[in-house]
Amino acid sequence: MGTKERRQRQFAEREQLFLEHARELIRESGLLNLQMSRLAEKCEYAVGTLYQHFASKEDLLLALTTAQAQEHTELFRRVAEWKTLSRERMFAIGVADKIFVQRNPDHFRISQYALCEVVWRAASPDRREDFLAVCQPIGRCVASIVEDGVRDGDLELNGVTVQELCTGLWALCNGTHNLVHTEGVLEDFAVRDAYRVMCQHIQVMLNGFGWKPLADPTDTQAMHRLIQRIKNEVFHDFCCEN
Amino acid sequence: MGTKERRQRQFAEREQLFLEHARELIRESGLLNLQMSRLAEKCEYAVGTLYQHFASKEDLLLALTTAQAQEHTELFRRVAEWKTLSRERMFAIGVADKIFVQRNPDHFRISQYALCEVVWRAASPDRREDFLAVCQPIGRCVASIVEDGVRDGDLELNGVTVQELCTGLWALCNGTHNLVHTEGVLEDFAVRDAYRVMCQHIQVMLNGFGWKPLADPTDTQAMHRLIQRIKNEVFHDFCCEN
DNA sequence: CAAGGAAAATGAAGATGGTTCAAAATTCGG
DNA sequence: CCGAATTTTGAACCATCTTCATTTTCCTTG
Repeated sequence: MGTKERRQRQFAEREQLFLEHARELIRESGLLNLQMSRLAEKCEYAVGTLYQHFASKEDLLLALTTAQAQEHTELFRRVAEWKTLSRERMFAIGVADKIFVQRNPDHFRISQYALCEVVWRAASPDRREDFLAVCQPIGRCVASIVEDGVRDGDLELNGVTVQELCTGLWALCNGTHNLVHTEGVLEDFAVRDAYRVMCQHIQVMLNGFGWKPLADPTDTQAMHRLIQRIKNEVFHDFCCEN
Repeated sequence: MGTKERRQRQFAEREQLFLEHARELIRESGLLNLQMSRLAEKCEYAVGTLYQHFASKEDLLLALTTAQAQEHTELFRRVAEWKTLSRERMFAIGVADKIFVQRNPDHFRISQYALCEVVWRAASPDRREDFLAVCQPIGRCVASIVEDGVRDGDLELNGVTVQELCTGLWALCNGTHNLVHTEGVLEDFAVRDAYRVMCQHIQVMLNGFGWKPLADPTDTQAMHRLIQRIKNEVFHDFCCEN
């Protein structure tokens, strides 16, 4: 009875198709103008079929976000498996974030919207659960690096929990994305390359935590060399250029 | 010809009324369920009148955000005028943020939504400009503290610009708000009091920048004393309790 | 291979809620 | 007190999301 499996596979494929085209539509004409009927038409299906996959438009948006979070997770997993000093590994998490956002320029706009109360609440519970499940490994990757740092004697927690430490870096990265994607905010504030700055701030914060070996804050060359090294050793297939 | 002025004043008052009631409706039944017609009814005006103030629903939401950003600015201005060590003043910015968010629990949810591409673009250009204008002093307050730190010899920039340094702390605060207000994210991550953690992270970051006098990261008592002192000396009238 | 029925796809109709605008009401100067 | 100018009104309009009765497709069975 392979019929059922085939059906399921085709169904999953079609879901990918919808997501793919949705992303394309958003790229072309903005999140604002995404319309369910247009999307269905573009995919050559009826609206009703689209609604067999997604309980609502919001549900679709959260599904989009989840799909991209999956790729995000993949980058982090690589970092966690990288064999090097714990401090460098932690810094590489920031670089992974930077690379991810640059490769998926639309992702943050979509997820920013999809994770707002309004959209989040309107998505189906299943979809929300999915999203949280996909994000979980991210937290675990980062936490494991912190634990390694402590085990290797590079870092002392001083009463801070592993999760709390992670939250700081997470907030820093997340906040940077947020500022970057809020039109008019950083432009007016004369910050040129926000992601380079983010990397510097990660170094500052890791220094603040006393995570050894400390980085020399005046040596931007060293930071760029490290970023290059990370790109070569960990993400060689993700960023040929730059 | 005082007629014109009176009209304008009444118009402005009515706008406040609309904003007030909108906030109330959101508090009662969520951003998701805010309806223009309901809002008009609650205010005992016709929908058309509401639309004389706000070009669209999105415009209203951005106006709400702007109004609250004004109060936010006020808190920051106080901090900037506080006479004390530059490092303490900078830390107080974080405390101001914490107080503001706790006093305005809905603000972040609304602004998070209003500043998303979708809503931002749908608001009127005037409204967007207003928002940016209101936010500008925030940046200036923070920047002035950094400049004071440098002048007083408490801080060396080491090639980082003032704006870049500010961006780091801003991102940290903003990111924390974001994580706190994204349902299910921090809960699963076992972070209890995210804003206490945020304050710790600010200290870590300021230490990382080498901003003197350095804080002892193991001494949480000292941090709480400082927070209390800030509440007493700067925000006495804002937070009687806690 | 035809029949029957389960499963899936369809898209027109329905529902919702934002927005407009012609008409009614109000205000104000003369 | 009049009539023009301004403001308010809310029913009608319209854009989209969503549903669901009908049609089509697909598969099993006799």
